[in-house]
Amino acid sequence: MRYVGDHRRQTHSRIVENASYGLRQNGAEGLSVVELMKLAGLTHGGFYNHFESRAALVGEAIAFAMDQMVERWKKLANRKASGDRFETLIADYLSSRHRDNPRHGCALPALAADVARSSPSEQRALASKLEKMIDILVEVLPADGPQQARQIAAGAIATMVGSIVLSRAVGAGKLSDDILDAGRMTVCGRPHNRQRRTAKATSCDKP
Amino acid sequence: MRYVGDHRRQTHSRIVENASYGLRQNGAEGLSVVELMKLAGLTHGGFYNHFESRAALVGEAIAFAMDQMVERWKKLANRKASGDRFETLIADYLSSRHRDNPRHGCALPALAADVARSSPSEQRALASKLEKMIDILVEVLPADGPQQARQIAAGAIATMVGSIVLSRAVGAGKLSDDILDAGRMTVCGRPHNRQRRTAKATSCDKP
DNA sequence: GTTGTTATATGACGATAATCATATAACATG
DNA sequence: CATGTTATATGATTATCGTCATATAACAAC
Repeated sequence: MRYVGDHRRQTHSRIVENASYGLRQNGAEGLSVVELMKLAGLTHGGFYNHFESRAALVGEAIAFAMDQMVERWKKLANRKASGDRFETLIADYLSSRHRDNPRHGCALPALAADVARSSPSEQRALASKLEKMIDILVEVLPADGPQQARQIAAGAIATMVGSIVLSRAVGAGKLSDDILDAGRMTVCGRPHNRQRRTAKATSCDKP
Repeated sequence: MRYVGDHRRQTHSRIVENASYGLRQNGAEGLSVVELMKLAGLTHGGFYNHFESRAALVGEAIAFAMDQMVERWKKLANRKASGDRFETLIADYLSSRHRDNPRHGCALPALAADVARSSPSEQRALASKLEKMIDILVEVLPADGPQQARQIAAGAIATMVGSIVLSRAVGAGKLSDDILDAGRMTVCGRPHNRQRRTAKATSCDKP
């Protein structure tokens, strides 16, 4: 080899990383190949030496973002006492800082809707990353049975993703802030879900 | 007038309605003007007699979808006894039927991420429709103070939106079903959020 | 049927998209 | 420094986009 071994790999990574930020901000279809390469300080020419297609880059960029989120959660959790970890992760996710910075935020509020319309292989890739996020949340969750913990964790992520999506979609203002508060309360507040419904069981009250 | 008065209006509505279904399925940028008009059985020619721009149609299509959801909730609630209404709306929203039919489903899981990147006026329009959804949920919510009820309702919608987005994004399979279950449990189940955390207060435990 | 008006269709414009072929420039080795 | 290889750039191709100008067709009134 003439070029030092990881030169190509480094460039590849740089494209992926910058694309990951750009796509989280503009959506999966929001940047052209020319723009995507410009983010890495390159022109569009060598693109197909690095990726088989534009879709392949999008996939790598999403995976990168998900890995970044997992790493962030691990670090955040390790800095806190065991009892505070869950609330710390939730507060970090449901912050105005996260809402206002999609570039460096979680891929799910920004790109999951696009993945829902993407290929099955892309969806499987996202699923495996999401499982990792669930695993981390299960670990920091105060007890419960392992079966319930998984459900709680998945529900918490759904609430957080929906809260960020909506708080961004309604634009800056009181409603946006209220949605973040409501998400926090839903995930780890107690005021509701405490009172019991008196009505007969529905599919909501399943085991 | 030569043409009977509402001919134009009817066509306009037909375009909006079909576009609303198509865009919920393919995303806000997922259909061209040509395709959008074809959905209404027309060619692209007369488009700019009906709409100022493509974005204007997208806005109307989203508003149509949100109104449709509000109407659906109203009808669904009126068919049920007072105590069952909340669970009925949640079960309807967090169903595999809804997950598998974005065309006729809520606009929020399908298009909110796009609106988050859209114009402030588009975001304000969505916000006012979302307030209506919150209002309905508040009405069918078993008591609590009005302040808390609003927060519970907003949190419930966030959870539901996130659950549908994620359950679609991971593709068909166990995880997708689990996410719907987790969303239902988060919104109206009791098993978690019942046990109290022992750790010191965090931003999650705010008043 | 003719006329005046409105609704829709045909076709074109310039811009931009993804992709690919080929040329240039950067590099480690001899 | 020369050489062979790899990385990146230039430029072209084909397609499709939103938009608009203009032509045709549908209609109600005369």
